[in-house]
Amino acid sequence: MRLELEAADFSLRDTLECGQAFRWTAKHGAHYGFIPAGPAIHGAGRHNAAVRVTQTDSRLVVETVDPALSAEDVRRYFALDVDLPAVLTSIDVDGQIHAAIERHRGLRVLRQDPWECLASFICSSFNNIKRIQGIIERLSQAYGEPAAFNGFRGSSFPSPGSIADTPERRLRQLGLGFRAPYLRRAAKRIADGRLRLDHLRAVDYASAKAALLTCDGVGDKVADCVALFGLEKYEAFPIDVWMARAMRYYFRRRKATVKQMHTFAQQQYGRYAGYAQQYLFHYVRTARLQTSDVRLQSTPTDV
DNA sequence: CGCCAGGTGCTGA
DNA sequence: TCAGCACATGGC
Repeated sequence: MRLELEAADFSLRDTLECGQAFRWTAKHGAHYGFIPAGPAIHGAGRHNAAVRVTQTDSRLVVETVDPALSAEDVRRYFALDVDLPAVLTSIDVDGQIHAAIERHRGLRVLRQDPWECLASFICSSFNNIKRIQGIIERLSQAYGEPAAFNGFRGSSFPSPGSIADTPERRLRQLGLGFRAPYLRRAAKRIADGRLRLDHLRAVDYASAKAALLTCDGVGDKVADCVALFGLEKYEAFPIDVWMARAMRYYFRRRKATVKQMHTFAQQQYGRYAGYAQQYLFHYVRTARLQTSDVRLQSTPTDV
């Protein structure tokens, strides 16, 4: 099956490679991965449809053999219904964010499955992206459902129940380290209904974050990532080492606490601060990785 | 080898 | 509140 849809103001590459999702692989000019399809099933995450995605100009092509995947699922996952030009205009308020937008225009904040998002970011703490990807891949291979497609082999993300039933030592073997008990406990809470992620999309940011923070191994940063990438809380502004680095641009010398940085972000970028965060995150990371291709500005400038 | 990685929980001022 | 510290693991 082939779904083709209009996707203006969209960069598939920036969206999938900016670090918000860990399970996409680029191969032969296409991106292979999974897109949530159909209704949310409590305690099981959503059904995952294996797909091959390509973009030419403003058209997005999604190929799949999964009949459950609809064009609406795709639009929703890639947030194509969001008025991106308006969002970018609202956050384009200083020199640094302006440069980030110029470089990565078309990056959209995905609407990921909240459970996969929570599990992934529990794995992310005190860890690097390469290794996070490896852990998640091994988890999926071990406990997800295999799906082959056009020479691509992958597995869907495991359900909370299957992780909850996995011994801690087994999770450690997969590379979880000290995060193993955190992931297992979170999975148990979701599987037995003590934590209803499906309810958190409907409540406000503060309430959703407070609920997420009740999980062991979930702190300020992970809760913000889940709120932003999985629960559509666009004011969430996750602050990690890279963002703290980016924030030095605004705080020049002065040492700022996370709380101060959050306050600043809220005042600077407003209700789409999360979009600003992801543009800045991708910008400073790629700038650093490319070693001096881009020279980060050291002085704030207004636009 | 040492350093670092999309942090968090715990402890003691 | 906030600083200081331990924490598993592997890529570089």
